[in-house]
Amino acid sequence: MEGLNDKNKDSAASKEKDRYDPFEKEKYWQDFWEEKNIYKFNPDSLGDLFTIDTPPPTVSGALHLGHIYSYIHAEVISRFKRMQGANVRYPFGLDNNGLPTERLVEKEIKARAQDMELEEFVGKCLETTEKYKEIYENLWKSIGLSVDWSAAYSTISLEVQKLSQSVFKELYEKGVIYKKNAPALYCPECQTSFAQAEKEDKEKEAVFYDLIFKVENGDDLIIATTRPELLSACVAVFVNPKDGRYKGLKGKKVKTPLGQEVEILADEKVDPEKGSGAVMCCTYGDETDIYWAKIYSLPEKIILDKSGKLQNTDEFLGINGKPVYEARKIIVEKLREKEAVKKEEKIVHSVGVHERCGTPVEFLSTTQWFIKLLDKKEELLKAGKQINWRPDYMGKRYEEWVAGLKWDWCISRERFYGIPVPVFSCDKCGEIFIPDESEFPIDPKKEKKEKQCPGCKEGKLVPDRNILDTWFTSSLTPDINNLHPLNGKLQGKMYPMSMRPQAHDIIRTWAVYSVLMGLYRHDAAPWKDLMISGHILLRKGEKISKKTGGGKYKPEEMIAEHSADALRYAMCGVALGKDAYYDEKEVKKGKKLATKLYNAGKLVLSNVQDFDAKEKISKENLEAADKWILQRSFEAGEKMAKAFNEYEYSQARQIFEDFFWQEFCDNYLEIVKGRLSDLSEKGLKGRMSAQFACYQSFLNILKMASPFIPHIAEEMYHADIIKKGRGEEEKEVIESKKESGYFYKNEKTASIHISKWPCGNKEDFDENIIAGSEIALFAVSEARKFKSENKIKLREEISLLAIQCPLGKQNLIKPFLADIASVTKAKEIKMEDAEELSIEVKK
RNA sequence: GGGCGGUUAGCUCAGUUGGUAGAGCGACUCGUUUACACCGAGUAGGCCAUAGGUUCGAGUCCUGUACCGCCCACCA
Repeated sequence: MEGLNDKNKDSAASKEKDRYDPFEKEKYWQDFWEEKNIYKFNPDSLGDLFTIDTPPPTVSGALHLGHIYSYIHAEVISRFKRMQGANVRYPFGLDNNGLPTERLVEKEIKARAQDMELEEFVGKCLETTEKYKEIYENLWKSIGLSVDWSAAYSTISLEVQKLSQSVFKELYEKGVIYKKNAPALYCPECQTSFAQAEKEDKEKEAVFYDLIFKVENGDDLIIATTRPELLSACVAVFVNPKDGRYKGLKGKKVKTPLGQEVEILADEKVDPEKGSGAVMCCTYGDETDIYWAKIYSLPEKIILDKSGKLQNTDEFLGINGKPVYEARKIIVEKLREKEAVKKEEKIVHSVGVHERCGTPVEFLSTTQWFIKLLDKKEELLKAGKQINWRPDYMGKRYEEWVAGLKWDWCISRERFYGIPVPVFSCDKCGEIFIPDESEFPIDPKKEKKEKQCPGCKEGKLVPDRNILDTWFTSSLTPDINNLHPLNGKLQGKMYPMSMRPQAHDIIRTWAVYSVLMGLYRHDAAPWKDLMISGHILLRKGEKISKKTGGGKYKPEEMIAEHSADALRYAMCGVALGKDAYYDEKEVKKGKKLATKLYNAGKLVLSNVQDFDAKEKISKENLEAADKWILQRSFEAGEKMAKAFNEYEYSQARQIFEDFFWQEFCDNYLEIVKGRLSDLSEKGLKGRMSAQFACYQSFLNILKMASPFIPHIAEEMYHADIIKKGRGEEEKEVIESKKESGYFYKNEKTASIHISKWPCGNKEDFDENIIAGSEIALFAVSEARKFKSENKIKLREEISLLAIQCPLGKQNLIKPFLADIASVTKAKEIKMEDAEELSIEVKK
């Protein structure tokens, strides 16, 4: 037994396999596409514009499979549109500034921005983003994105900075951007304010402390809190007006355990069920505190500084200068000593955190720049309805978010590396001064010359030291694309864009802000279609993020192991918008498909060498089976086109796979093999018919495969069969080269990726052929089943195949009989009248 | 608490406008001297989560329920 295995292994190894090697060829074709400018946007070319608002990946860490997943979805669409004759503009961008980039740089250089000179830090940022630019580009090229790299942009480029600052000025002058001192979401870790959209929730353990407050009449009033360190900032105590327990307390004074006296107020927002039903209001523990402070004109007692440390509290507490968590421990100790803690209960509750770093949110009163968002809710909702959301239910997420907005968009960040807020203000009269556009991009804090206030002529202009939220700039990508200098005569005329691809997690940020910018600047939504992708998950509920880097599944490694085509194919297996679990088996399936395409191509090519593809075989001279496969190939192309136009790439993939693998390979090629190898005079006509059909339908297959697996499709398009070896050793192998290959020579299009999508002629469509083919395939399948059940080898002959068929259908099947006999190896094939279709096989 | 998805073969998922349940992987049985063993032929395996309703007919449409996931709200 062992000996036999060894023998098999040996013979397999000795057989030199003619196999497709993607690792060698993918790079080869990527270089070819670049050399030939296959994907370059030409503003002068005809064809409907199809412009893609590619997401510029944020430089914040390594790209992971999640990126590959959603980018491939748009990529596949772009290839399809190009082949449909659209003038596709598929650019690339890089979002390489702002907080996310800073955090990456801080991590890489193991130092914090605030601990070094600004110049030095910005230098490090530029260095790092340059490095990542190359890493990102290489990855995108290695997966075969068909983008026009010449239309690339970077959000830190001078042009984009200039645009951002111009937009800032424009919107300020429109009265849409304003400056305000108000409590805002603040991250003590990043030391900046941030927007509602960047807040997320996290479950955290906490202790619920019941503290004893003393009412002026001497009664105890229990206040439950998770934040005793804010006690010094307590400005009021609230109870619910309907709460019977606290009737009559309203308006009375109460003393905190630290001794300050505050008033007891009543408000509906207090939940009587929660804690003791009485709550302290501090500066500022949460959003309700801000609300109450405003409604009841409560004083501000600011005890948190910008680094999240306490200040201005009573000296005896000893918490000044301590971070929140430390201060909490200390103060709890003190309160226990005073016997002011009645109960402590461990709980788990959700806390708002900054999504960039996971630090619990604070609310700090600072002066910030805002864009009016709340005023625009109605219009945002209206614009949302005008966009084609794919899948459509994603539009609901947008609506939900917009409807739930509570803050205007805070666009200033007290950070270092980004686009500066282009503003000076007078230190005397406070007037705001924005330089002329011709001075953009400008960094106010770097301006050496001291300027006098043009307003009061007394004060001097002080630079605004903030930078803009990175979303401010990235929400302008439709404009950045539209205004690109390489757009030629279309520059400035490409708004709105055709399509924005993005993942669902940034609907509330990127999509919402982009629509807002569109409304303010163009009075229109920035695109016709929004294509929303899901996420790749590793296990149930586990997202791959840049933080974890995708764990062991790094895209570079996946490509190196399985090939770009294989990974691309796998990424197109799950419906648009759905989250998918990463499954290596799917990738292997992609690789197998490429191999299958290669092998089928080899069969086709080796049988059409003597066939002149310019020769059009007229319909009358085509065999039924050949008509069948041709029709079906065009039909598959049409069905795929329909799916692609709805951005349903996974449906398109399924249609392709079924047609190619089952119909073309397993059925058609097996059926037609006999005719292809019949070199006799008699078989000439049937052979030519088969050659014509093989050529056409396989060309269609290559085209249909090309959006998903562009490398192998190009490979086969440029392939020829050559003979290798001599005498008995001689065999046919595939060789492919740029500007060579059987299909290339006949079709005369430089690349399969700019060839025309298969589109059949309606008049050529013959329903009888399809009906006949169904019966034929049934007969073949029955014969195969018979052989399998009777343990007869497939290539062995059978004596009889009888097709029992209703009279009316016999004419449909007749033209297929010879081919059926050939594939089933039936010595005799006959037709019998019957009520119902059935097949009888004899050994 | 609200919104949105999902629940189909052992696993991962397709199922277009209602008309006899599909694929891949896995299992099992067969089959390699010429496209492919990274393959082919075949077999087994499903009350389509659940309860109702509409219909001649429901995996598909409607309503309720359960469970899973995502997003939002809650954060004293």
